[in-house]
Amino acid sequence: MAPVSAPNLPQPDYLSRLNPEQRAAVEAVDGPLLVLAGAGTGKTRVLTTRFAHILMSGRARPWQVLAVTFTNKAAREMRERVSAILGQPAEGLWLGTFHALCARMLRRHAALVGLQTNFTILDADDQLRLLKQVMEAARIDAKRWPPNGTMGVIQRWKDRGLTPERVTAAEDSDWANGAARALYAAYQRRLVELNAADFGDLLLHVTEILRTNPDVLAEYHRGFRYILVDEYQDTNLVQYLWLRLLAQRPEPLPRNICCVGDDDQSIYSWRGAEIENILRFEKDFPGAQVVRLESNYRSTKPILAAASALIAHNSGRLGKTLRPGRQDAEGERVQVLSLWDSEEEARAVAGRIEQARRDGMPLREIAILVRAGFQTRAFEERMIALGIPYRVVGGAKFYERAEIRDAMAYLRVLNQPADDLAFERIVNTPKRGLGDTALRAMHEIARREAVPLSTAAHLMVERGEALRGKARQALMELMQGFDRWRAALPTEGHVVTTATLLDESGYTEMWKQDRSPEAPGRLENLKELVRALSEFESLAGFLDHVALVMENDENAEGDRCSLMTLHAAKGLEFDMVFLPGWEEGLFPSQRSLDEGGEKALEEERRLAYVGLTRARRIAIVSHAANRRIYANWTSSIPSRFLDELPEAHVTRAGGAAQERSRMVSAPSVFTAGPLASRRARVIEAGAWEVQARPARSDAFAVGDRIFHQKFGYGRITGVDDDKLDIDFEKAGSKRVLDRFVERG
DNA sequence: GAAACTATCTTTTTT
DNA sequence: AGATAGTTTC
Repeated sequence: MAPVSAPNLPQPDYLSRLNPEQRAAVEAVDGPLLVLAGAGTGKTRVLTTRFAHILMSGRARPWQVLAVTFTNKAAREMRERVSAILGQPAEGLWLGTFHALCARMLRRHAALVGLQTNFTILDADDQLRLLKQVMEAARIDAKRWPPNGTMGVIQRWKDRGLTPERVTAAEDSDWANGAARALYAAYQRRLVELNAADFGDLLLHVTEILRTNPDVLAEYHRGFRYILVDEYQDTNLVQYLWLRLLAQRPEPLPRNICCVGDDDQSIYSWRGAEIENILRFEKDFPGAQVVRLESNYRSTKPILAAASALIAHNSGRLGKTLRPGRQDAEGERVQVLSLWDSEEEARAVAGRIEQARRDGMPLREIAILVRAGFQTRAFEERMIALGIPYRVVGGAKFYERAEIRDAMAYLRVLNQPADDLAFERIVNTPKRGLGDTALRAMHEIARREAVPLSTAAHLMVERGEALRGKARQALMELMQGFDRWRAALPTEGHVVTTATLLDESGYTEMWKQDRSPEAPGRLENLKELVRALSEFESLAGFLDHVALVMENDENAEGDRCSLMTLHAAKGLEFDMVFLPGWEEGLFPSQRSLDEGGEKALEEERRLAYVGLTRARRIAIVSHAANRRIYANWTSSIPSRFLDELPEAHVTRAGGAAQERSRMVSAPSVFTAGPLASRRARVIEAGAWEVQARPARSDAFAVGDRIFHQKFGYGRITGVDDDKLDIDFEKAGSKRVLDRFVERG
């Protein structure tokens, strides 16, 4: 957008570009402020402008502002935009994700929770492996109590700011027969022994430090004059506590906290986010101002009308109304397509994308947003067939690949010899003849001497204990290697040392010898890793970056259409958006509903709202009558959300293939009975049961041989009005509506 | 130490 | 169905 210069107005240029409500949010600098920002209302602009305004008006120096986001992407974007307004790179800012900021704080005060400054940040994989070990040691039956279930319990406690000591007996769930709390405590002890912290710990530890060390808290109170929080609706309890501790400065220091969020876009409750945090803001900060941003500059009127009508079905909202803010807000209605099955849905969507492409729309302006990952497959297949370039956002990550994780493990041991998890990973990679037996011996000594594995390994080599011959030789070489590489680090630098390490350890050689087709790619990835390493000042900095930022190499280049989940789409926008799979059971997701009831339904609805509001000009929603789930075909009824879209702004139609399919009168599916009677479920058959059924004289009878489009040939074993029980030759027994079968 | 077999689980995911 | 993780077997 071209900057508008306004020399006749006595205000900085950056303020004149805002509408009145945005400007109010930027200029209400003093005291607590809640900005309720609807989708597409310029939230990021407000946040960044406010940040810049605080600095430009001389209210604070860059390091006196704390700015928190949820994702690295949001943090990067904010940094860039603040720099752009300031006209210079923004340096020395406390700007980052909750986790990155907490990691930075924790490095300063690590000793207060028993860690050293160079503690390792564990990823999800390491966390689980560690917990498995802990559970094994405690003799918990992993069959009955799967480790990731225990992980869930622990994480939920961490999300709520509960250290093991703070978990009350009453809180101890019946998980693992009441052993969860003890497992949690043991797990935390192991983490400290390993000089490691998991993601949850970053917030938990820092919050605990701030709670129990008034001097540390006071230091931050003096330091942070302004606090800015993005996506406040997604904060969990510990994040909330952390913010509140930092924001509630003692009198007479002002409490300048500004939280920006949208209660209608809260979609992460399943990972601990508490929408109550935003609903409660005014109570937490008495005298808080509330500004609503309601002018939407993104979408057309019909899209906004559809999204608004949908979200209006939720209760307990703070209340906002999206107003079209664009001059050209007129536009096409939201389309709803009814299709026979998921394959036809893919054909219809891909066909429309092809058409749009012919009409000149860039593919990068088109997105398919699905509820669940497995849905992408049908679309991918179709787009490959048609030769439409696409990309799946949120797929496999660079740093999750085996070779990268191995190399990272080497670097972790180099950086932090106490990192047993990393040591275990690489001690026999490449194969050195140090298998289970050797590892068990090392564990034995480590336990006896109360030292890390790598120290135990050193001892074994020196004493010649437990290991003999080849194994001892191999271990000695490895340990000498680490000594050498560690010594080289200060003189050679981390990049050269890493390259040396990968060669001398035999790791690169291992892949060179590997004859599998992936091997060359893996070697490439290792080169890429070394290259990435050169962008960092130190090894420690790089390791933190990888743990916290986990940048995945999305091949963003090229004009491709995007395929992603609704969750991944939050914050993005496209000209044309497809929203397939709006069926009961899938969206809203049955599993969510089972777990969370009415609240979960509202979250699903918010997800639908997020989906619709991603679209600038064209939104196409669809549902299929049949979908393959796992192995077999399941029929499903249209999502209740489809009924919640306002008729005046929606066009409902069958797909291109409707005529040749059995969907004779597709619109009738929308006249289904009252909502209340509609159970949330995937039913075996019956999407069309509301359709007026012509009386059939040629009634089916038990024993008849029939043919079904999806299930093939079968024989009738029972008749119940219009429902037939059929024993299919291939698909097994099913109950099907008679109008879906023909005599075979 | 690797191949072969079998049991299990299939929403959303950032850090 | 298909992937994957854990087990068994050679």
